[in-house]
Amino acid sequence: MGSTMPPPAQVRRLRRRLAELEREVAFSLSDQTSCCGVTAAQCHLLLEIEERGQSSLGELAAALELDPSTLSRTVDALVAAGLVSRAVEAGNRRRQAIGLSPTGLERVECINDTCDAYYSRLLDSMPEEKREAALDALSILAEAMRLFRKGGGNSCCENPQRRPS
Amino acid sequence: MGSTMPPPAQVRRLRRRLAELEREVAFSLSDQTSCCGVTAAQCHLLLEIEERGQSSLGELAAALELDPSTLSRTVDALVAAGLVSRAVEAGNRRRQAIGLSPTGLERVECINDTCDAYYSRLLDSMPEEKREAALDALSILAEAMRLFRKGGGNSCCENPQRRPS
DNA sequence: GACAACACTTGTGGTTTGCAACTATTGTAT
DNA sequence: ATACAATAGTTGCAAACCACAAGTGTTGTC
Repeated sequence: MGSTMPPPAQVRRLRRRLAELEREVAFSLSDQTSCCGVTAAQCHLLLEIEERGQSSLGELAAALELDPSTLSRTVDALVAAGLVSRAVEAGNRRRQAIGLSPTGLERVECINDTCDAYYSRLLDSMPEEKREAALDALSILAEAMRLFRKGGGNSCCENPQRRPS
Repeated sequence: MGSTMPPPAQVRRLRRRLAELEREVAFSLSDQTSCCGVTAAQCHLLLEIEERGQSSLGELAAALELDPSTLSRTVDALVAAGLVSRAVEAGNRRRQAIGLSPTGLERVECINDTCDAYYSRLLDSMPEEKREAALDALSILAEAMRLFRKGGGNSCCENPQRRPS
């Protein structure tokens, strides 16, 4: 725990800025992926496959923290698009080896080029001495949030009322 | 433009950390809103109404950068839930005055309490001297991305191929 | 008074997601 | 070795979220 309570104004600023950043990230992501002919979810999956190389569906689902059913369908789409290969594993016929096809690899490179160019320009537009600080801050924030999530206890106001549905 | 090109490794780190943060923000948001009986989109809208107070649908759509049709339906849901009031404006019967109902105000306060508590704990878990730096970094990043978006020119690899659909 | 512009709604379709229930395969225990 | 449990993935269903196109009123303008 820190030594001093953060002032309310600071808390509000954090909320607001995270919300802004969230929106901007979503926008840039949809820009970058849509132009490469894949949707955002497909893009995330492609990049994850590139990084892990030949994984099973369950592993990918765990890595992306998505339901296996969701991933199954996304893989379907990418297989249909010819970007991803899917084959039953040799030693375990339950599992599937999911990997990038040659076309998929090309596409991932294309996505990487686009994203790298964008974020490179972005960093370039920032004062040089602030770049590392920004990376540092992002990493600290994400890590703290991750710990909180695992630790649970994000209880809420006692308003268990649900929408009429 | 900055004076030096950012190294590729730094670019990749930025990408990765923004992706991580994006996911964490989404998680925390769904935690905080679902427990208060509203969805994420409804929550964003409620907070926006609270901030602007009595706005028209078009103004809200512009502020949230959403299509008016999307917002119209979200307002429908919130009106049905009794959180938002909707009335034709006096001087202009095309426009609608959208505001928080008493219940909606309560709910917003509840959301604010939950979020404030969460982000307060979050800040508290960070070393005190890094807090302002983190806020600074978030704001710089969001601003840079916003400028890029407006400025356009986020061209992509020339891969105009679209999915089979 | 005709017509364009505005503000919003409705119809439609697509993406993303999760839960529950199912099939098929593998491991385990009796 | 057969019965049962655990694993891996798929499919049916439902919901949230979003945008484009087309529609309905309303207001301003010529």
